[in-house]
Amino acid sequence: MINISLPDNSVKQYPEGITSQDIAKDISEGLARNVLAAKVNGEVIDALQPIHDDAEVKLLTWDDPEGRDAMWHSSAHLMAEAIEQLYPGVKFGIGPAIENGFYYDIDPGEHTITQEDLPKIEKKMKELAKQKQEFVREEVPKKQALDYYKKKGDEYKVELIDELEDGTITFYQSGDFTDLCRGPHIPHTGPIKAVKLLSIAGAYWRGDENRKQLTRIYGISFPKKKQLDEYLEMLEEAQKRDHRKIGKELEIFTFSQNVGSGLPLWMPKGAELRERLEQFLKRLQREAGYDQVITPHIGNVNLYKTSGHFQKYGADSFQTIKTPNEGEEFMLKPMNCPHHCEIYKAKQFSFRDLPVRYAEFGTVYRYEQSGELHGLTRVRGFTQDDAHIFCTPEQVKEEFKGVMDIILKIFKALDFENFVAQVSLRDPKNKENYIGSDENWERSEQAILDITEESGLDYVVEYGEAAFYGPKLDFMVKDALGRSWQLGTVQVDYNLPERFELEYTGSDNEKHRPVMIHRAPFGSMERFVAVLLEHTAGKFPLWLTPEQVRVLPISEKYHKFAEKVLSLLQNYDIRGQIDRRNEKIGRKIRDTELMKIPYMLIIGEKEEQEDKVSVRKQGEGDKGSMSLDEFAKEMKNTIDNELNV
RNA sequence: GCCGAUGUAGCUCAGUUGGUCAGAGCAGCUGAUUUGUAAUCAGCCGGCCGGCGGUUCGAAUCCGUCCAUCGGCUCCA
Repeated sequence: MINISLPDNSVKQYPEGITSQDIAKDISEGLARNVLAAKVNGEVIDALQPIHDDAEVKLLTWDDPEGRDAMWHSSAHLMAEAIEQLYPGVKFGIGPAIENGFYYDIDPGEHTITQEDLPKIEKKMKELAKQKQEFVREEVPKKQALDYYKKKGDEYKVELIDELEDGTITFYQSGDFTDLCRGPHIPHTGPIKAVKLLSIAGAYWRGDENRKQLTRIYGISFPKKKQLDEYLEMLEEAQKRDHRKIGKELEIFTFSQNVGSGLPLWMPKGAELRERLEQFLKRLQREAGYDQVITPHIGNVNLYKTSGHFQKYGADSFQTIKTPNEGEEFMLKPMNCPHHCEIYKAKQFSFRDLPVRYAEFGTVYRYEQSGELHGLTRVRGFTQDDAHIFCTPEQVKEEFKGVMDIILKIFKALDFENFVAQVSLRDPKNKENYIGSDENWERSEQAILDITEESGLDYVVEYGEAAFYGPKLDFMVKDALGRSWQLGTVQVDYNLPERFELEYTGSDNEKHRPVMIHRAPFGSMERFVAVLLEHTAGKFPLWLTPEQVRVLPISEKYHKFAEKVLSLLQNYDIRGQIDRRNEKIGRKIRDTELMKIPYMLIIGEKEEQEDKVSVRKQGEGDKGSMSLDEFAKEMKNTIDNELNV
């Protein structure tokens, strides 16, 4: 007998070799039906795998992320099985579970698989799922595994196995399909009740663009049809919120092929919105002791050679431009930091002057590959809410905290309630991709880790995600639909100060090197506005929205009164317009609702006589009538509250 | 950049196998209506069917190429 301890701290005795599935059965039939995998001593294994020693066991169901992973991973196998049956001879790459669902990379060989084939594959999957095919785990020697795939002619699997150590190779078999796989898998295909293949796309074998491009099919599956329906509904909602769609509808921005792809044009309402965001941040920065600076859009190529940007990115960026007579070379500014370093160098600093904080809404230009451009989130010209803090090593912590304060205030004012911090460190295996000494890197990485830990924020650590000159702390926010976006970023940098030979005089009367902190709370104005559009579905907070109120006269007769109403609102700094069109009130309301303008003031004979306004709130309907003064004060209050962060 | 898909009026989309196929709705303009909480009616304007080449008696429709957009991959200071 062995002792099995469960998450509720109970310990039960079972015969040696019992499976998690049987433990579940012992607890309840219902649980046994729902168990997808198990975590045994911290390791996720099949529910059908025997347990030989005393262990801590957690049964995993759909409610556990690891349970869902097992389900989706098994779904990928199921899809492969279906594909193999429908298209004999296809070869398989890898088929993992991902954040939302699964995919499988396949080499279709002589077949072509297109979007139209997906329903067919789906149907086959459902058929196979109903057979409740058991996922049978088998450990095989490396040679046998290689022979199997060599015989089958699947060079991708052969390559994968070649890199594995002998003795660790496991195969899983379900129905007629056998796959090299680490597992874990769900007990059988039965729980895959609802499945949807979502898209098909090309993907390089092993992510290497020099290697063959395989066909990747994405899908998702659920144990209940209803969950799939809900998920598909959520996808539809996400599509409705696509910033490219509502950004166009609300006249926030546009693109023109005549200007160039990836170069956004901000329309008046978008510019108004952006201006508000900038003013808001400028206020916070003023309060935090920042100084505003301004730098040009191009800079001598030598500047970026000094910073290292040219060596690192020059080959892939926009070509340099030259002066006609002297032949001097300039680059479109890809980063603001070198310019800010030069501003720092223009003056002498004592330790008493530090920290120095230079802020600029700096527009930068980067050549992004054509296939990578995407709405406002990935563009070739964008404005960073950039700032560089030059401080003493002792001040780093305090300054870093100040930056985090600003970021958190912004998230609060804009209703981003869910976010996690991501500490991005360099890839320890590829140190040559980064500039600067090991010592500097270790110092800055440790600083970021310490500060993040002390802040008490939730955070994850990612290796290989650092900037080439220093580690980063990025803020990933979750929007209203639960999708993650990377927004604000803070970076500690010991390297650029060295490259630019920045100095300050210490209390010892010696020259010292300052530390630089790069930070951008919004990230870029373009990207931030895109995320904001999707997060709010265009219903911006009152303080931010370009048009806060629209006055809707019942007919022309009340235009005079409407003007009086509007000018009173303007005295309160409330932004609005009058709908003077010769339309019925229903029409004016509809159009105003669709433009997501938060308040409508309907005025007609009654309102004019009583000197009141009828208030209608976007998305909520008629709120009854009140005096204009009362309305304006209430609005002002709401706005002040929103901004009081 | 790579793979695949798409590209018809300002917007959303119809246009079967190449032959009155250049259309609709919305928007816009003009006029009528002077309106009470999500679309008043009528008339009109508007397109070199993404660009360029080709096949054909004839191309929005077939082929090639370039550009752009979309879905991914790779990349992201």
